Amino acid sequence: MFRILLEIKEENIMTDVRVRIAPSPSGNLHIGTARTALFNYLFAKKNNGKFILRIEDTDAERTSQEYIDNIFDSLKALGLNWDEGPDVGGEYGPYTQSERFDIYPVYAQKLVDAGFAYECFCTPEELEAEKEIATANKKPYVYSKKCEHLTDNEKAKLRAEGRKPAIRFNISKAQHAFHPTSELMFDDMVKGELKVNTDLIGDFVIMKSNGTPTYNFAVVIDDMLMKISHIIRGEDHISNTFKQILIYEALGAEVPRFGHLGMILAPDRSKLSKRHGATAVSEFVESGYLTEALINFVALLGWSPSDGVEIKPVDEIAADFRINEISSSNSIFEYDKLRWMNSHYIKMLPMDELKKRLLPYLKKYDLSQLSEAQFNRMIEITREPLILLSDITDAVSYFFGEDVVIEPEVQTEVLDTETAQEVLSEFLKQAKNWSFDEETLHEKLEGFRGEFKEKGVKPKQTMWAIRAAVTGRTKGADMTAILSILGKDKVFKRVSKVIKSKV
RNA sequence: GCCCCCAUCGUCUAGAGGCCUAGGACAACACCCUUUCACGGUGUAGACAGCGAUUCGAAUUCGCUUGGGGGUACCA
Repeated sequence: MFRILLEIKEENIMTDVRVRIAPSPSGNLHIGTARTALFNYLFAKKNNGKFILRIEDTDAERTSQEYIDNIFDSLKALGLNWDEGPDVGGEYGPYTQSERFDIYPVYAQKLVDAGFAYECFCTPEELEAEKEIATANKKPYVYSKKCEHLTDNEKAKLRAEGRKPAIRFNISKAQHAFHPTSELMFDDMVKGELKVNTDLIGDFVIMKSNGTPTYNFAVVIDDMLMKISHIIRGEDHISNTFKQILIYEALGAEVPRFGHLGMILAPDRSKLSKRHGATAVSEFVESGYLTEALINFVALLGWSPSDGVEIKPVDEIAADFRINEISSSNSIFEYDKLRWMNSHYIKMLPMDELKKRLLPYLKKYDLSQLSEAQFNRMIEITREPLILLSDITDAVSYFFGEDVVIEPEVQTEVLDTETAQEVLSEFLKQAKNWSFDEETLHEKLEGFRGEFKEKGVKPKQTMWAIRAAVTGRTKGADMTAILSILGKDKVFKRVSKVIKSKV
């Protein structure tokens, strides 16, 4: 009953849904950002809303075009297409913060005029001193509001000294204007009611002394102007949310709904970083992960399908998606399950598509050595154990070149044995007259194994000897197919080479 | 230090007071299939962090403790 009421309530709010992903281009698109983007995308799809991309490049020092391109490409590769953004435009552009720098001071001034913000001339040293006192007294650091009531004369004097003011938001002013007590609360879509005592939030800077906006101010202005209705982001933003709500209110704007996702952690419960492996979407792709697998896997971090079927495409996930059912705790990024999922997606790829995607990992080989039929067959018999697309490189190495690299253990444990030597000599003798098509080979080898079995050699060992001589390994794809693809010449050459002449 | 969030097998999760002897997936292990590896199939093992409270009844509600994460910037 309660549940039904909740859903109805939710439906009502779902008019004109506009969500956004706002990455800052200080690195390649992180897998965590990709997940946040996905959840926004799913929410938009589920509610017939718009998904917007905004680039937050306020910090010019850390921004680069390369990263911007990477973000675009990664998002596209994942299929997270945006309805409005820097490249496609839209009604509420521009969608790059650095192109919006003239907007922010206007709103900052509005806040100053309304008494919700004030100029602050404090130097970094003064601020630092305040902080030290606070920590020494084990008190939370809250800005002293020293500059709140500066007179025009005092300000003029400070300006004359060459000081440039920052603009601070007046927390208590806003709090008291819109709320009865200093407790500020909002209803988070994934975590429920979240609250804070605003007395503990200092008056924070909204415009830096160099005239650029701080993050907390720029997001609010942009989200407000872009009519963002729901903000879904990582829980590292929870404390920002309170500040942002107050800005919305001071501006007389409608406060959007917020939803905060748990973070993605590395297996050691620390932040996921390069030392744990790939972290950027593009890195995963380069190392052989399929974007379909990546997106599916990441969807399962915090969300679970109602029918229990974990592997499904994004549009099906979108249809089943409910933001209030997302887990509110952090989740650990377990590469094992991603790998399993990736192998599953590789298995599901149609042959043509698979060949296309495998090509980049076959560059080191001279593919002209093989006919198209041989190439297809090679892929067919080697695709099964692939976990990453890149695994193909090693999986097919013995199909190329005259000789083959024999692993040391294979040499000593298999090829050097008397049995193997016998098998191989006999193989050369008999196979001389065989036709090397798969059907014949299959039949002949069966008989061949049979003969040795009578002599007490297990079929396994018989095949091992041949496999070791031809591929240099003890494991691998179907032997008849391998022999057939390589052809009699190469096979004989390789086998002869490992037979120890016992003249 | 202070503030906030979180807590079910190793991991991702199902679980909305009796449907729970806690279900599924990955990983692990065993067996089957098999010319190897793998795939596939069948099984096994494995969790409600602890303590109190509420209740006839708690994984589920409340409190404390512990553990983990986040925030505490003129970074985003």
